[in-house]
Amino acid sequence: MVSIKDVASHAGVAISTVSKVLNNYPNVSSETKKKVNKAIAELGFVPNAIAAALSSKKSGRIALLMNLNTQTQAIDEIGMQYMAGAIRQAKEYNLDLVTVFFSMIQDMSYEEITRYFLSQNIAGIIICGISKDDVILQQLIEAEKFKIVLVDAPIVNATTSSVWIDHKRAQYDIAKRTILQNNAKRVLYIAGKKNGYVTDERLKGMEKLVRELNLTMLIRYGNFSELEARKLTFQYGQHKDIVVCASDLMAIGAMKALTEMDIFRPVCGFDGITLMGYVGKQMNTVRQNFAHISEEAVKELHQLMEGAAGRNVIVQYELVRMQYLDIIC
Amino acid sequence: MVSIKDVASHAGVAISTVSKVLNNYPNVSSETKKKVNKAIAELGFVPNAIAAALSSKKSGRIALLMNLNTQTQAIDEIGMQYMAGAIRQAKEYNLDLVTVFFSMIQDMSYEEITRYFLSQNIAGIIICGISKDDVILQQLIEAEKFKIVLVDAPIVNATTSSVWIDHKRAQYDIAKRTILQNNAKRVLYIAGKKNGYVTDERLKGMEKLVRELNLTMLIRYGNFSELEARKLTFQYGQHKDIVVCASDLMAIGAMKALTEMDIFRPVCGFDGITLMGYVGKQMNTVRQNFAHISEEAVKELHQLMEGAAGRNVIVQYELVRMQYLDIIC
DNA sequence: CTGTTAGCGCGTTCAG
DNA sequence: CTGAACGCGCTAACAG
Repeated sequence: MVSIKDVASHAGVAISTVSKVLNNYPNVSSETKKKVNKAIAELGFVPNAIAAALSSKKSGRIALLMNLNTQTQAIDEIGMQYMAGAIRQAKEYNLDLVTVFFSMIQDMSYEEITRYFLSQNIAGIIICGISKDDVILQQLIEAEKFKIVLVDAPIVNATTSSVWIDHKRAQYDIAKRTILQNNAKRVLYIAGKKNGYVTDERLKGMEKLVRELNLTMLIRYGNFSELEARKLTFQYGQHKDIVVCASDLMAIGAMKALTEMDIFRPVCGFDGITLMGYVGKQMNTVRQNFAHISEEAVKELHQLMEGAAGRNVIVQYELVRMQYLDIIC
Repeated sequence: MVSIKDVASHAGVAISTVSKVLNNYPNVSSETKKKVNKAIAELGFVPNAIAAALSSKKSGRIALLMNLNTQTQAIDEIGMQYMAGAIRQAKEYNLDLVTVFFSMIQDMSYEEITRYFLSQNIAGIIICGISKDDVILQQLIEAEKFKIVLVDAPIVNATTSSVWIDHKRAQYDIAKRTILQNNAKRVLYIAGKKNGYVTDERLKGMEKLVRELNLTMLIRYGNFSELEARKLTFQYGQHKDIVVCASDLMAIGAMKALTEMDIFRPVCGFDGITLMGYVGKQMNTVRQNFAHISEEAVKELHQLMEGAAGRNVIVQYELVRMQYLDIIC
């Protein structure tokens, strides 16, 4: 392995000089800079990021902590999009991104997790999919020892930012549009998971809408499961005018049930996943640009690591009508 | 940050002694060991893995290089499974796994890629989803500078192992079973992607079967796309007795086409993805345990890094009948 | 069995 | 503008 030392002797300069041109220090004559760059090119020198981190004491390593529901869904399109976006943006900032799954740390105590991240020289963490029940992670956030960006939870403190869309308004918007289009009065709302941040926000949006439009609403929790949404629709769909679901997957379940019951009810979903196409029908939904959200998360983490204080970052969403063609073409 | 030095002075021993108990060296009296461990606990000391790697010159860092087709599929169940398995096993071996996507390195030259891995102190790489057209990666493999495990390609050299199921036999088995069950003679085979390793192996299996059972076979490439398989089935399905597909996704496309054409033809797939359940019908398929495969890949990489030579590792598969219930329940 | 010494590859003063 | 010297946190000989 060719090191900075080799470059130095090959260029006939001191090690520190090489280091300076490497890190774009101002006070290096353009002539020696040229010499050094030539030597670097000739030797194919690769600066060792690890050693640099050790020496400079700042690592530029960040972790992407993901809660993939491979159990309930087998396929997590949302998670994939989050990852893709974060990776892209991390590369842009020259941050070394390590992907960590909840499953890897689920049996660890707070201390162990802290230790894990410290031992890995990780200073910043992006967390996707935290719920109110993840007490250990809550502890991690409250300790303020790491710079953290939460992608779907509204916690903010000195070292923690929150990045997400306005779920309350989005749920309000999409449901309102669908309800007005269909002149519906009696709503079946299939919410997500009890105690989920996202779930609660979306629920608030519905409650506001119900008050404003003077509707009636039956709320049931579908736990983001297609099957449960299907069952709930069988059970309650008959006597409602519309089924509003807190996720596309549940909307699919609801639509399947309605098809089997052979009745029509408008359905609206949330997320804008492509999988939806499989249902072969149309419905209104909120499209979140997950990749973009996680890009923003990395940007925000970068800010935090530069010393900025935690804050709320709100990302835009779109109301769309998804259809079969989305997946087939 | 509390370092090994603090522990040493706190315990009243030398730094090297602490290092020795940290790394389980044999010749340390149990008494000093106790002292040191006490100090470690009291100070909450976390050994810095990065520094250790620098010093010992072996990194324990491996990369998982993934080719996710988020463009064509939007959801890559297989990729997710690969990742989950690899991560689990890496943790077991105490290897630091970095996930890298093809998209991150697709514009890089061979030199740049090498530089990237070197700068990251990465010694071992697991590659999922390489094709014959990835010339840069081929170069990386041939250079034998890194220990590499390929998950779906049969390349083996001094520093490269290959881990996969026997695709030829698997394709042969599943097609044979389905054909005999249905007494079919004229086969439409929708293969994967031209020049794909997996595709070619599976094709060989079909060719063998055709010879043995004296069948006729029309081969078309569906590029692992549901839509293309659908089109091909529309075009050729009518005059065939069976549609054999090189992937479940394509099998779904084929089944949709058959449903729309309102004719029955047995279909068989490959992979055993759960998404299949969405189709609402039954079919034979080959179930690969992707998570297990990538676990084996990590094990094999570990062997390579310990000095073993590259070799072929064959993993088992299962012939199964997948059905609607798989996803609903 | 323990402590001393010399690096790993790099960044960073501080004289020159 | 340049280079010698020191240190980051740790491991690995080598003495004692």
